[in-house]
Amino acid sequence: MPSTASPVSPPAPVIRVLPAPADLPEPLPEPAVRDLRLETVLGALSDPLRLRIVRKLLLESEHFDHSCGWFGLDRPKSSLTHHFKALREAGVTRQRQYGLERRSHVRVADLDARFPGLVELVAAWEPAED
Amino acid sequence: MPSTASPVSPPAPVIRVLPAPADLPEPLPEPAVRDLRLETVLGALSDPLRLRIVRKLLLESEHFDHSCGWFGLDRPKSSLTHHFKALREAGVTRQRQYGLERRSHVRVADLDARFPGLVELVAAWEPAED
DNA sequence: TGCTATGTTCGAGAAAACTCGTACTGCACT
DNA sequence: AGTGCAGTACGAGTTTTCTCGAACATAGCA
Repeated sequence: MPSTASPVSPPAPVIRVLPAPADLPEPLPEPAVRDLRLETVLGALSDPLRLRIVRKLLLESEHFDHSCGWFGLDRPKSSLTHHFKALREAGVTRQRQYGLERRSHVRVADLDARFPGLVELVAAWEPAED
Repeated sequence: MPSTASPVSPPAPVIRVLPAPADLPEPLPEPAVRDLRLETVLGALSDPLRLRIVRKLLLESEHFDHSCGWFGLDRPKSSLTHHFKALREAGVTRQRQYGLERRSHVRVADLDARFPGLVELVAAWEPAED
């Protein structure tokens, strides 16, 4: 980071702009909680790759959003965009733009409110082996 | 219950073949409990019509199987066959042949064993109004 | 300025699902 | 035998979804 312009000593009391809860980027368009539809959510979760994404978010990230690359999915970028968009538009995940990265997390509270037990189901899922 | 063996009047001790738990018709082919896959089950449930079928079975029939006609679905017969088959092949319902009728019920115990909470989710579903 | 990294949009081909008409099976009843 | 009923099987048309290449956009950085 460039200095604020302090020629001499410890400069101005620079406010450290961490990604604090207050000034997160706006979430991308998503359905409101009351518009969540069970059939749509189940449809979004009926794909193994998307199930894997959501489960990984649930199990391996409590507090952070994660960009596409974090998942280590071996698919072309446009495929990933497709699936992340499907999850977001169904209301399963929320996405925010951090600079270039678009990070996702699961809307756990919203899903719990509307479909109690669903999140646990996904977290407990075990992918087909082979 | 009929008498055990009355010597004189009532002729042969005819065994009343009611659809008792013991001699139900064999279920149609279906996946075993251990082969139930969450992604498949969710896929089967991601259709509003099928969700309606399963929910109605859960809410309005505790103890009986129901034939296709019972649901009062306004669709051609071949469409219904398609959806009932989808549910059965995903492992959501069990179907038995009673003479001409093919009756369905939800595999509640099996689903509970593999995907606890899922059945409640479907029972609580409310179809989109319009 | 140009390179790299992250991710989007568009579009097309392939695969799967849905819808439903038509023809068929099998039982029951007169 | 003939009719009606419950439901299946097949096949075609339509729609949706999946998959992924190609081209584009933008931020950071040398």
